[in-house]
Amino acid sequence: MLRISKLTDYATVVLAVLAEDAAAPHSAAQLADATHIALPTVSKVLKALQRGGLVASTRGARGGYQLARPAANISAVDVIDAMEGPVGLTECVTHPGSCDLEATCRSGDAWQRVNLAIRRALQDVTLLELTGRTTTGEARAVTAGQTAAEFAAALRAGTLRARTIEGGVQ
Amino acid sequence: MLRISKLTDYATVVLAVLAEDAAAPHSAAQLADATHIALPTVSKVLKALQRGGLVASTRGARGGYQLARPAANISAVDVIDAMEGPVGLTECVTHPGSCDLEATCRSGDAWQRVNLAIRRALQDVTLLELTGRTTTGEARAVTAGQTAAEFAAALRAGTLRARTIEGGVQ
DNA sequence: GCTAACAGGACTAAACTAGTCCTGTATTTT
DNA sequence: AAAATACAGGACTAGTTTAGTCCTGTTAGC
Repeated sequence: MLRISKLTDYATVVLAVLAEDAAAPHSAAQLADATHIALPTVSKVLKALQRGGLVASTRGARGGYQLARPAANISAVDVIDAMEGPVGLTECVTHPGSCDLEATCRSGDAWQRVNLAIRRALQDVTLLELTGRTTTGEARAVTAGQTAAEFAAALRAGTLRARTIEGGVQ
Repeated sequence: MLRISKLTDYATVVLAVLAEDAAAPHSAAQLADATHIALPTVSKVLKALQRGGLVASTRGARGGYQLARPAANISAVDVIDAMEGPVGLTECVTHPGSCDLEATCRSGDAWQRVNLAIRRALQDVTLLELTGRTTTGEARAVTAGQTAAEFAAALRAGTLRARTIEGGVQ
């Protein structure tokens, strides 16, 4: 289900490196080296992040890229929006009128609500958490009875460990 | 950002019709007629839903499709999983080892957590809500300060209206 | 003025999506 | 038994998207 593009994934890896040493600018070549992603690709990612306002660039010799603001103020939504554009879950979210079914379709509203729910969830995950440096909490099993609200709180607190996902939630 | 496929969207429209009259089986042709989606496409969608266990089929004359269980017990995740497979947000969620960066990449964990957060959010939206029949609540503006937890509660209660999304959450 | 480094866009190959169609099988009706 | 209805499964095509590369221009430092 629901996939983010590979480039978006790369973006978080690159941003993680930038977050680690936020003081100095890093050239695309340096970042390519640090992340083991091909230079042209890193370059493409950085340009998108720059346009999205997540990194600041300085040209010329000794130039490079830096985070535009503290890692704690950059959320997963920001990264996805910068890399993939503010596209919605369905066509009708972003381009009303483009779907022939709008008259008969009664589920459009709902997808928009789901869309918002997802954005909210993504907004609560900061780059700081994406880099893994705040996940020091105890591993905690996800029980079937846990509500979304509890989960969101746990996610924010960093008490969930990834491996509990495997095999699916259902 | 994050898109569901058109077919998944169709699936909810088709399921909505099935939910409306859960007693009798509906043929693919009937459903195509009711939804204004082309027959071969409806057919494809229904086959996927059948494999996913969301609808039950009966062959032969007077056969057709019915919901396999009450609409309240079918969530958005179920629909997405049935239509698009249990693919994760990133490659490494579903196919560990397929990514060259796993050694250096420290954000994999986090995407998996985000993935889980999204699954949770989607799990709390039932087909009943997707059909729009439970969204009778008062429209309510989404303020910037609203937490994910509050949002999830509001979503469940159906007090959020879709149009509040437009222009983005940020 | 030479070199380092970003900016912007063009381009290609591969993968995925949407949509259609065909052949087969099960069930009911006549 | 035959005919009609309806699902099952898979093959196939066209179009779009994604990933990745490359080239040309511009800006800043030494």
